[in-house]
Amino acid sequence: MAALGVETFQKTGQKTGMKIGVLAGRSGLSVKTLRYYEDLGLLPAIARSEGGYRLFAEESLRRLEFIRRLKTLGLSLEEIQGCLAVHDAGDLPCADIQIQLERQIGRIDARIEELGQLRQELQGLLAGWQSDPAKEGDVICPNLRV
Amino acid sequence: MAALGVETFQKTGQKTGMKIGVLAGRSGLSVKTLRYYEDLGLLPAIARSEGGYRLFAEESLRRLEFIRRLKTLGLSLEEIQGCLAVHDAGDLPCADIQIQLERQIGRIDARIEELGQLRQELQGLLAGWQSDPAKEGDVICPNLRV
DNA sequence: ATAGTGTCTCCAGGGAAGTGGAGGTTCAAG
DNA sequence: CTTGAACCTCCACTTCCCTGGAGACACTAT
Repeated sequence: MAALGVETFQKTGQKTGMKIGVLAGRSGLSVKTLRYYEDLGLLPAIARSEGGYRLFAEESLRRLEFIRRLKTLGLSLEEIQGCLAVHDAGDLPCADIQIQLERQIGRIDARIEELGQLRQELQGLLAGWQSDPAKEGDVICPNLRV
Repeated sequence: MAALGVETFQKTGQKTGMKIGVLAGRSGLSVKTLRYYEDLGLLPAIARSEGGYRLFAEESLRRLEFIRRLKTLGLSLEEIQGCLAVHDAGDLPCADIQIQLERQIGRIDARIEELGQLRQELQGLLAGWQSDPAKEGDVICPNLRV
């Protein structure tokens, strides 16, 4: 690699880097998804080959792993992009990630709370449910009184 | 109104029924939403006026209340439509609603479970979080080891 | 008669995270 | 030299529940 002749390098315009299909195979993501991530700016290609093929660095795999990890933790691609931007600026994104994760816990708590209340209401309704009630005027379902 | 002559009644082709704006005002939903519901078949208009305006029965209000209620309980418009179809066939939809509500509880339980696990993982991560860790090779965030 | 609403239909978009396909290159192997 | 796979771009579509706008009628009040 480091020993490549300069002439050959220039002549073929050979550039190092994985093509998208290789990255897809190694990352487990679809080619479509990788292109989509690149469009969003999440996963910059280091270059294009002469034929216009995207070329990705080895580092892309780590980046995709990072994205995958944060995604499973419930962050949106936009939030992840924010963290990556900090990283790309040369800083450790830990502080930003921490903030996002705390926010995410907050959202989760709120959601669990909501769902719990809803669950309770549903339980209450079903507890007194009449499977075959008498029709009550114009009400659609007497159990719900609507 | 009740004293309108029959001739006038026929001549103007006057039909009873609310126009969509009235129903919107009384139900609190937007005109757009009502048209959308009608398109979906959730909320049949009883007729059209001579000018082509939708005319809705009083009953529509009860129907919208029913929809609203089931929506707040987490059912999709499609599920609600299923219940209304039973009602429209002349039956009480209680049994169908019961099934949908039970299903909904199942979905909620699964979701709460998922969220709880996620919350725990997030908490665990943040518990040992280093706000300013040392850079570790090529890892993007040492706290996540990615 | 005219202005101002209300209503109509039809088309588009939005948010999230992609997926699917058409039609056109580029590349590697036989 | 020719196939066939991989790749490119661009566009549309997915799910869900609406929302917004354009352009054209209908009605109501002055």
